[in-house]
Amino acid sequence: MSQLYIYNTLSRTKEVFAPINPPFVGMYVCGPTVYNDVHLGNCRTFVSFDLIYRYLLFSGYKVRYVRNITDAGHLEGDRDEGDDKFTKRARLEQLEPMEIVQKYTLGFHDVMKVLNTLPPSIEPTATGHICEQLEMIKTILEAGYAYIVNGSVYFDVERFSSVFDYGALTNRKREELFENTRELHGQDEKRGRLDFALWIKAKPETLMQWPSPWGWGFPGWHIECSAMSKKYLGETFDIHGGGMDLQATHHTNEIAQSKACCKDEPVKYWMHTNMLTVNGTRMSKSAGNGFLPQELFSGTHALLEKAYHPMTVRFFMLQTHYRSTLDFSNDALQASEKGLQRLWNAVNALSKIKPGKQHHNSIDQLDTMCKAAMNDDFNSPVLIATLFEHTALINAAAEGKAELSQDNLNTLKHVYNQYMVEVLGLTPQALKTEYSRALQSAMNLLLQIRTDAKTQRHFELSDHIRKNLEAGGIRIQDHKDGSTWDVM
RNA sequence: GGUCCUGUGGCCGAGUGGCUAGGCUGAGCUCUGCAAAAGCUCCUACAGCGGUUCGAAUCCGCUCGGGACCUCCA
Repeated sequence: MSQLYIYNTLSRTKEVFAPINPPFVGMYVCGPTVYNDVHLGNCRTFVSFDLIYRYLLFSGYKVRYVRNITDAGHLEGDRDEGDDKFTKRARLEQLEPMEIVQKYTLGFHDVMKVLNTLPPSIEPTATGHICEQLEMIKTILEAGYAYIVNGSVYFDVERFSSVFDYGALTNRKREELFENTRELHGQDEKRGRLDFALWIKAKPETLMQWPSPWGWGFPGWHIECSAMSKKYLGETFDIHGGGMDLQATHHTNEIAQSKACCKDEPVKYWMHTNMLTVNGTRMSKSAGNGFLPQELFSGTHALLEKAYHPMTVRFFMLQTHYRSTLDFSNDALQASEKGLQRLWNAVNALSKIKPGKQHHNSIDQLDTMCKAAMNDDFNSPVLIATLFEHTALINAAAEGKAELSQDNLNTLKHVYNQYMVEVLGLTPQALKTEYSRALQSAMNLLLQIRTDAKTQRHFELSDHIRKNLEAGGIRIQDHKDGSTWDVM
């Protein structure tokens, strides 16, 4: 594919990507609610959109990537009453709500950084955009798609769906939607079963609240994304993304709010990333099967046999297409770790190969093939497979068992570097090449002693050195022209 | 109950109506003092049952299994 195709949830097909105002692209991704630690499932979504962001940049687009931080509101349960998540957590940890926000925002940023995701262009917070949300709610009220009850404002889904298609994103018919929702509780302030809160009246003890035309309160969960995407990307923009779990409720309601406010379809391409599962079941905090990234990097989780490098985790995620579920297991991580190592070995070997006479025409197509993979709805698994397909040849050439022309070598170096580093965002594990001078001189001495022992066929000594170093995490490998070492 | 997705070799995972993805694991060989690494070779699958087709794992139907959403969740 020479053009970029994106699977659009709205149409349920792959569509040619045509930005509204090229070369500019506006992309909004729903970020985390920072009331506790992000788990690996959350991370997967952001790694997926990082891949998408990187490839759009790589393709020459000028992308404004907006990813919000939800730091206010967000009630637990479906009743639009009770405490918000931040107030609850603040009570639990005996902190200010904004301390909770700060703590988990920093934690989120740390994890994003070690996973080598690029920071978004703008990372707006809900609390920083109360005014914009209030303005939007006012507009929706004026348009007649919302109503006020006791200081709270609710969106009138029934009224909205008499004019617009409310269930478009999930392909649901109006009747189905209204039939298949649960009963309203007797004392509920909402008129309709599907109605949702735009603004919620605060109780006196609510810790985070703001003044509004309807009294003190806080925003409903969905309105922040509508308000902030409109502010930074406009009333209509190119891409809106998030996890699939947000599709039915959050994104459906976002579309409703934006249309009620601005009439037009707010987003051209809706993109949804699939879930991370453990033993086939979705990872979620409530199910108690959530992994913290730190548990992976340190290897302290019960399901893991060892620690895994963040780049291994990233590679593991990218080996599955973003719209497929990804099942998490120790074996799968192990396979990714070895595979990634194999790719890096090939990349490193490239710099050592001397150009030969034989030219492989297949390598001329490598860049085209990599592009084709990514143009097909960001198919990173196929991209990775394409990269793997040449590792055997590269390794053979490095051992003098095959030849690669100068052109071949140039192409391979260029393509591997571009796609491994720029597109996939895999950083070479620098740890393995930068050692202290002290360690280097000690190792040089040891290797010299060992080489001498080998020359004199004192294999007990040479094997003793290798075996004991290995037990300490240093691996020695013998080659035709000497020995090398690295830290495992 | 409704909406929808999915079922690929020991494991993880792409994909197309006809030409064995790829990775990991396992076995054999080459190289090697031995290891390791690397190369080569082998193990060749598409849940089941029907149908459409010259031909289907790929399209359609049914059956069985798994999952998501419909309620806070990336």
